[in-house]
Amino acid sequence: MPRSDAENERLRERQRANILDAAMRVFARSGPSASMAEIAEAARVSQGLAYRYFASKEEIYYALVARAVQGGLSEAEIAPMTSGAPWQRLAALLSRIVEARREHPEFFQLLYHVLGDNAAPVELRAQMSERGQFFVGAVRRLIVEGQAVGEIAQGDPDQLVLALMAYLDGLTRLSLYAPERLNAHFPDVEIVLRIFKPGSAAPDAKNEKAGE
Amino acid sequence: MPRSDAENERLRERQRANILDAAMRVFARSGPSASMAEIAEAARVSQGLAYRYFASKEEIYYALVARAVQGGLSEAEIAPMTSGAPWQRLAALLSRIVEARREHPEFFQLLYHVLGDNAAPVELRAQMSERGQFFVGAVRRLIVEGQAVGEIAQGDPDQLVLALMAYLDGLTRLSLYAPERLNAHFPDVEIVLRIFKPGSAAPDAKNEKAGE
Amino acid sequence: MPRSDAENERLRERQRANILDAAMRVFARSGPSASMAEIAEAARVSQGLAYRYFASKEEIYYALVARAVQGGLSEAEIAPMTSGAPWQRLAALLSRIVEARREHPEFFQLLYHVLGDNAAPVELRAQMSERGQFFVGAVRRLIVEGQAVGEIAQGDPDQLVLALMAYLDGLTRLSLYAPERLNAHFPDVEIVLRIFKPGSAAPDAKNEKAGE
Amino acid sequence: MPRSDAENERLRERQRANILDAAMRVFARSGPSASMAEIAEAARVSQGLAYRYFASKEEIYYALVARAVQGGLSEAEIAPMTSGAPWQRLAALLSRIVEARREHPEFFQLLYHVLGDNAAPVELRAQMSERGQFFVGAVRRLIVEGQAVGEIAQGDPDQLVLALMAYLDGLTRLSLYAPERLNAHFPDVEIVLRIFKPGSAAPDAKNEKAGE
DNA sequence: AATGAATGAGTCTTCATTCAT
DNA sequence: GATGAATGAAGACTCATTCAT
Repeated sequence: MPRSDAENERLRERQRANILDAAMRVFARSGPSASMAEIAEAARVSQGLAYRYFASKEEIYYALVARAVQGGLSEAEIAPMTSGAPWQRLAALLSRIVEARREHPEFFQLLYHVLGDNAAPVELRAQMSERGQFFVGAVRRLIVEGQAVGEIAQGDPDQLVLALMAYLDGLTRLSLYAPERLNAHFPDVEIVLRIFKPGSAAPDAKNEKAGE
Repeated sequence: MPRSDAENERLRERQRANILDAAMRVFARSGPSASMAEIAEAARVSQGLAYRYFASKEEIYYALVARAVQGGLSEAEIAPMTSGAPWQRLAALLSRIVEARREHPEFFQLLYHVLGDNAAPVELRAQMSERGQFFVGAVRRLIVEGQAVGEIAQGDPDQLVLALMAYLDGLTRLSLYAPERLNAHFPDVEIVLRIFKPGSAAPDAKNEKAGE
Repeated sequence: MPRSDAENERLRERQRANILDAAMRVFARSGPSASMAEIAEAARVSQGLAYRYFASKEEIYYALVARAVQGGLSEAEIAPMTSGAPWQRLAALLSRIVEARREHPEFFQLLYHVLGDNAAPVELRAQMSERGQFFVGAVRRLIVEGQAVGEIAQGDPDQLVLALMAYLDGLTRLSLYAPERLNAHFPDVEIVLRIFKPGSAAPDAKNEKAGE
Repeated sequence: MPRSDAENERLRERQRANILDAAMRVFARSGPSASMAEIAEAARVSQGLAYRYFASKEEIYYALVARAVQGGLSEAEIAPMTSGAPWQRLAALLSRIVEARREHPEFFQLLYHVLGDNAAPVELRAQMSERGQFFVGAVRRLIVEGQAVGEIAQGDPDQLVLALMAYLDGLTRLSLYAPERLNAHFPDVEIVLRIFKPGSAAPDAKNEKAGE
């Protein structure tokens, strides 16, 4: 008597997830050059079995990325963006984003790696690019809007966007490589928000030449 | 007529540098998994010869890192820190640092990779750690000093240090993976400096609770 | 209510035949390196089930060969050999054989493969060899008989036998690899019969030395 | 002091040939599924080295085939076809061909295998097809010519060509799988030539129905 | 009887490293 | 000092076979 189809389906789904989870851990630890043996061992599964679920190591990797891309993160990020004054919406948005980065740095590391990988499937890159552009566009619009009403510092909005991205990216890396240290003194969102803050050009009169 | 010893020594030194330079380029392009064949070809040298200069691929890798660590960058970074008001010294320092990151992102990527590599030689890690601590300590002292005289925002100085590190780290990555985009709108140093700026808690009266 | 034993037996027999038939098709298409997965799929059966009928892939293979060896073909071949003048009996025999090769080239390919496979079970090889020897012996006797009465060309009868075997073997291969082409101009049995035909040494007086 | 370029070149050429020769032996013995380990061992070389000479097992296989296709065989076959009466030219041609098959059956086996392999490189298949067509065309023209002057049996010339091909093909197989037996009684060329011989429809009056 | 998930040994291939010249 | 042929230890992947249900 074979297992019922439903049960089989459940089993398969569970194994697939199990393997993906294990791979996530392993990739986060050893980078994308991690061996299948490592992944299979982490999933407590034979190497052969892994290949019944994924055609290749690459496929596992990209499945992981796809999962990260489609994860609910972005949805959550976008929700707070619909109402309120620009500054407040920006503050709320950043708060969410920073939290997401803090909690799932592996996701973002994955994404970053794919961005630098010319061999990644076009489809995936397109999807990531779309998500990225969407996010960047939204932040940029908020900035422009805020600048119009004087809530956000003047100047090239793209510089602000890039500065923000650099900061978030850096947080991701610190989360991965020095988590204890970072968590002991995790920078308040208020700190990164200052990047956008308009106001007296310098803390006091002596600083006209700051930044040179 | 054998070459003089001195001349031989010079030749050796030149080849060594040649191989390291080639390796730098290759690692920057293909990551640390680049093959010896690639490196040897980039150095226009046989694979066998590379092994007369370096005992292993790892050794080349770590030699590069050591070069980056000992390179003049850090010296230059520290120089401006000796005189003037804290804010101005901070501004000058960041200006230098950002410039260094912009110009040689590969160096920093190398360093970051070693930090995440548990197999790296202890002495190398110690050296890097020392440098890092030195730098962090200097910035931290500047911050504390600035806070004392009200030129720098109050709050946990370690959070500020980490925020700065995250930002710099992120710049490095953007320099490597999206250089055109970054250079088209390279964020002014003034922007990151805002992180340290004290002042009205928010752009306007409504925002005392920004970040929630 | 279990099925009756007899019915069970019939079912088993049917499945066994089903699997063998599928394997035959698959082997004919993909050669002996065809995978169990392919065979099971062709039989519309799970891989596991196949192993309840056959202990291994090899066993399936050899079962097929055994079936081919014991199949009615040889019986049919031999039947016409019992009466009539040697030439006519030879003609009738070849007619049958050629027909059999044309219709079931896969059988013969199977046999040929086993002949070249040193790992084949001894008993199987013995059985095949016996059949082969029997056939060869019968043809040879016919030839000798025919030579005695002048109906068949003089000369080493073994050469004739080998020539015939080569021809039949070649037909098998053509049937498998270029069936359309072969069937469009299938060589009449009369043509191969000429091999045995005695007579003027050459088409005309000038050709006594043909073949040099 | 490195080896001279010329010496290196010679060494490489020798190894390449060595590996091909070993592969030829192994493929002839074990078929195209022979392992690289087997080939490397036969060449007394590490597996890794084989890959410095050939990018893959397939490439070795096809290099072997290409060598067989381009081998001087066909040239030699064609030479005798230029002068003399059709029958004599046919006889001379067949003599050559049979000899070639007898001496290098592995070549032909290789060719046959590629013909049945849909994955073979187009280029190679085209080349083989061309050679084959050329040969077939030449024989066919000889037959037609011979039929016109009554030196060759009437009837569909394509049937004769196919009969000849089957015979040659069969000889190849016998050479490979039962060489001692075949060589002990190798069929004289004169025997296969009879296929083409015109003449009394049958050895004697009783055979009008032969071949039905 | 039947299924399909799971295993593990074997195969091809790559690449850091060594060696003869 | 320099070369490039050669090695061998992994690593990705396949597939016959077994096992729980």
